[in-house]
Amino acid sequence: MAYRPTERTEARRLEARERILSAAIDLVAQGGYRAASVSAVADGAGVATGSVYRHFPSKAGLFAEVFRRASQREVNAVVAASAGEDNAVERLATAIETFARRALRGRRLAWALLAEPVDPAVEAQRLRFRRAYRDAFASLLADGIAAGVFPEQRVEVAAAALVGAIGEALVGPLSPAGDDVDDDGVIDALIAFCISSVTHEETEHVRHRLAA
Amino acid sequence: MAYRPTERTEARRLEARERILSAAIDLVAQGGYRAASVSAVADGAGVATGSVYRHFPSKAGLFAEVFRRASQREVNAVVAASAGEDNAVERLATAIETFARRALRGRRLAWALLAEPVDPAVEAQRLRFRRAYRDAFASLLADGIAAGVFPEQRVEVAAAALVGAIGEALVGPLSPAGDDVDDDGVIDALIAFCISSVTHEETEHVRHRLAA
DNA sequence: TCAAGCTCTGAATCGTGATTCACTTCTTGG
DNA sequence: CCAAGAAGTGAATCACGATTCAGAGCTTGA
Repeated sequence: MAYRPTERTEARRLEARERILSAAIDLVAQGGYRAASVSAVADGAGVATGSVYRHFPSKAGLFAEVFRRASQREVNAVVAASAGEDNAVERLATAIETFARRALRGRRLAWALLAEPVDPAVEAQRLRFRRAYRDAFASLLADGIAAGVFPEQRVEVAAAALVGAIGEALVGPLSPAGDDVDDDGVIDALIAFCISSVTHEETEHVRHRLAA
Repeated sequence: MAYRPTERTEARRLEARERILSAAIDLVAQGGYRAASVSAVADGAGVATGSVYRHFPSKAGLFAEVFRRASQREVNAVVAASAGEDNAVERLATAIETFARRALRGRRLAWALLAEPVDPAVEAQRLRFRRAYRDAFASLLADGIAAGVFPEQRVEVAAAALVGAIGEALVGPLSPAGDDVDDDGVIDALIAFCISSVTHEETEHVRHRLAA
């Protein structure tokens, strides 16, 4: 035997892998998932089409990783921003604002992560993304309830609803070319909406309705 | 010349068209968009594959119509249910409940309408669907604000957020095989969440935040 | 430097499902 | 009943992009 993989070749391998991932993210951020064909990714990374398959088992596998990373980054940013010592309302507001501001910068990427049609395998990754957000919000809510700032409620449902509310409110301004929408105004309204949704004590009407 | 289309043949044409649409809806309601290939639709309608193209310009054209109809039906049901003379809160609650109950029956169809990956041309139809819901909610909110039941707020944003909140809260229980989730409980929590979100006056925290 | 064995290449292949079209079957007015 | 056309058929074609693979080019330890 004569050839044996070594540290240097391994480093080169990883570097190529990173270049491929990076090219894929760029393409998604720029033109969405549809624009990111395997050969376009290969071109962007400066490798041959076939080489992509030396690093990833399939296109779906590649983009699952792409989505995993991009999602992780988003969720981490939100969690980090809202981790301060402030009270629960403030933390929730910060989480929403961070979510929304990051999405409105990088709209195309946000749209890909939140709503663009993708392969089932990649879709699975998206569900994990939404779940990660849901868990983050659920945790904030639970803290707030424990602290007596929020009333008792179905934390799982409320968290899911928050994710949906934020996502949908953003995808509107997100999918068209953004017209000249007032980003700050949308964000403020969204924060007000979300804080209210989890803050309010039962009203007469709701109580009546739930009893029925 | 000898042959000339007549009333009878026209009727037959329309009937075939309806059978194709109906088969397509059934397939979507049963297995989602992915299960609805053109030949499966043709089989279901009892015609040849090629005949589908005698009635629709393309698969996308067919399914745009399918989605248009299905969406229309859903939105109509919600609008009709919430059209009563009750006050705005009750009307909103009814709208949400109708939306949710119909989605939870026919989960597969609801998922297709709300979230399943589809052709861009069909996706456009979906956006119209969401917009129709948004408009319906926006109208309810505007009425409520005029009546002094809801505080002033950005109706467009709130309406979008409501649609997103409901959709996301449902797609959770919707996409897995529904386990043994407590539908009524989810619906109640959802109603409470939504009513609160649009009912609440600005809190100290929100006011402070918006001023900043 | 060399043989062994790895990696890279990108054109050819493959799979999938929409779409077409030459042909058959039906309808109609005369 | 007939010829002119229209509608219906479904096997063949096409489009498209993911995936493969035979050969070229590198790396390595001896």
